[in-house]
Amino acid sequence: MTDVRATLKRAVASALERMGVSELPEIDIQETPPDKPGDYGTPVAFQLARVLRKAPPLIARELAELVELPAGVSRVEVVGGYVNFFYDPAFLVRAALAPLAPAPKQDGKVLVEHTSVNPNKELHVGHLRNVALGDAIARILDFTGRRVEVLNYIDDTGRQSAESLFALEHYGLRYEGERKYDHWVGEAYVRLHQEMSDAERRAELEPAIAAVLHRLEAGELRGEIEKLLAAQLETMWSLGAEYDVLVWESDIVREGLLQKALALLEKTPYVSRPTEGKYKGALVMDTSAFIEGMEDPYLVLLRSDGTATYTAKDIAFQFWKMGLLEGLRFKPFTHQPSGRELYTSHPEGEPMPFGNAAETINVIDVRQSYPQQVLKVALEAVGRHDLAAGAYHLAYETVLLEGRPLSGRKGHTVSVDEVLEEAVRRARAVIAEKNPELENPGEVARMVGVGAVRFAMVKTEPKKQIDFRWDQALSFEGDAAPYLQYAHARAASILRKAEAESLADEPDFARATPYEVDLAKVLLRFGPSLAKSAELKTPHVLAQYLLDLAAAWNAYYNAKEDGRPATPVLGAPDGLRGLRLALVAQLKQTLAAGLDLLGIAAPEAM
RNA sequence: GCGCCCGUAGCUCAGUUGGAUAGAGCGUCGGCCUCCGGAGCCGAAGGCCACAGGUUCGAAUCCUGUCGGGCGCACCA
Repeated sequence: MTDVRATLKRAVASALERMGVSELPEIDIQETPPDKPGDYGTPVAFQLARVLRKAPPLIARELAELVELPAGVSRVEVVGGYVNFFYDPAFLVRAALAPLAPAPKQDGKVLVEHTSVNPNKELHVGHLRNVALGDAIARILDFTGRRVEVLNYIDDTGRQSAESLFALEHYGLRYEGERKYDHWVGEAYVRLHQEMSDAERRAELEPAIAAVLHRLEAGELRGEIEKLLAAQLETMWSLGAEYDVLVWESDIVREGLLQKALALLEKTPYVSRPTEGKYKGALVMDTSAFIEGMEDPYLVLLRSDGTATYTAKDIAFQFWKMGLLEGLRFKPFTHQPSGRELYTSHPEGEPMPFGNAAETINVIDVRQSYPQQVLKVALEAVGRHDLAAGAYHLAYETVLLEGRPLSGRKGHTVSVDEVLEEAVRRARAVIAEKNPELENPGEVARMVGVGAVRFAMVKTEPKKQIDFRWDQALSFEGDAAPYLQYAHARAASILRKAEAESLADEPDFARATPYEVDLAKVLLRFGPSLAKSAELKTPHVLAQYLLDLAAAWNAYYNAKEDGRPATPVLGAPDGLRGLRLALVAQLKQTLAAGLDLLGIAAPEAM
């Protein structure tokens, strides 16, 4: 893609060098505000005022005289201290039509872990944000040239799973297939927790739960967990999320990775076994060299009874992810809806090149910030500062439901399946009302419903808490996925008509009007927005850009002069029609590509 | 108590590395299909960018403090 701003930046830099500026400042090229002259401008003269001991307008004038105008720039004008560039409209429109394609692959893998829900009950809206964020960021990084591996961690030796499986046994339940399996198991889990709210009863049940936990650790109940996992995967797939590999916690322990990780740590001066005091008999890590201001810098890795803490397992897992440990074996698990193969760690598998990434992104909510920091500490402790720097915690704030925190126990929760079902139902109703003739209403309702839900999860900055409200998340108006999808469908409709009536003709770029230029400038922001999204590791930048793009397109589409359409596409004269069709095609392609990066489908009609 | 994050229009949120007059959506009010899809568009009202200092030619953005809100500080996961 022709990067207009980068070109200007180079031109300005070279002019500044000729002006004798030895240390170049960051040169900011920005679009000029709507009522200011020019297309792009730079405030660089302000930054240089002090160094050059001259007033910004003087510097700006000198710069304007010395700068060599890049191709497409017709003239330069000084406005106050700003230097503004005027582009030839034809050049900008042509630049905006550059084809979209994924960037070529760079070296080095980035491993994205997301979802990682306990295999013990159905997904709820809190998990939604995780899946939507993780899947989107994986897609974005992939498109921007990273080699991405998507991993979903299966915590099959956790207490939650043990309780769920125990509950089935305890209540003698038999699955009849009348409900989705994960929901059915979840009900038993909730029932068990009601029974255990009585402390005495809880104590009575404890040994039996511990027994299930032991069997889980021994891998005896893997089949039971797999049944739950299969049901959960249905939900993730219906959201449009897929993975490369599943890693089971029990495999990490069974293959000895935990032991190896602890062995590595024990060789460092930070890990020790106190023989007296509070931590007598335990294996602890001193974090004080890496985290300041901790009241108690000691972190338990092995309890005094010899069992490993969750943190210890997590460290082993992180070490494996970054290639410090080997030993996991894999085999194919299942085919995903797109045809992509899903692999899983498995004791009877074989070595495969998963993991060993220089960079990891762990998508986990903000409450896990401390444990995530500990992972970096462990990497630092074994002397791998480089890996610690490459371990990124994509921390997102929690999701509220109608203004209140989610709570399974108080029944203040909604499952993802329920949300999607309702979203699709509402979308179906809107289609029945607005476009009853639509050929594939069921399929489109799914795209719109799921899209609305996913977009609601990624349009806000991850570190801000979001409130899931039915009327908002499922809104089909305003800044929501259906707004983008509608803009796309509208463009598709025009292109279909042009095709059917053979209206395509050779674009005459010289006929570009300010309307085309405005749209072209927004199209040109796709690349930078995407790059920023990838750099900051948050999809919301891209999501917000897409809203801008759709708004620019809708404004273009509806533009009027003297009450008459100012920008007809199909009815435009030869040459201009071709130009507008090309622009519409580019717009449609950009919206579709952007939506796809957020994991949202773009229907041709809706 | 210590640490991290947040505070922008009635509500929900954007706001580029510190740059030109702080922008959207929802809601309210008023307009727009003889026109390629009205899930749309145009306009109006609505702001002490929590508050107080500071740095700077320039601050919603950086620094300090205060006030409000969220979260974290287990031999739980």
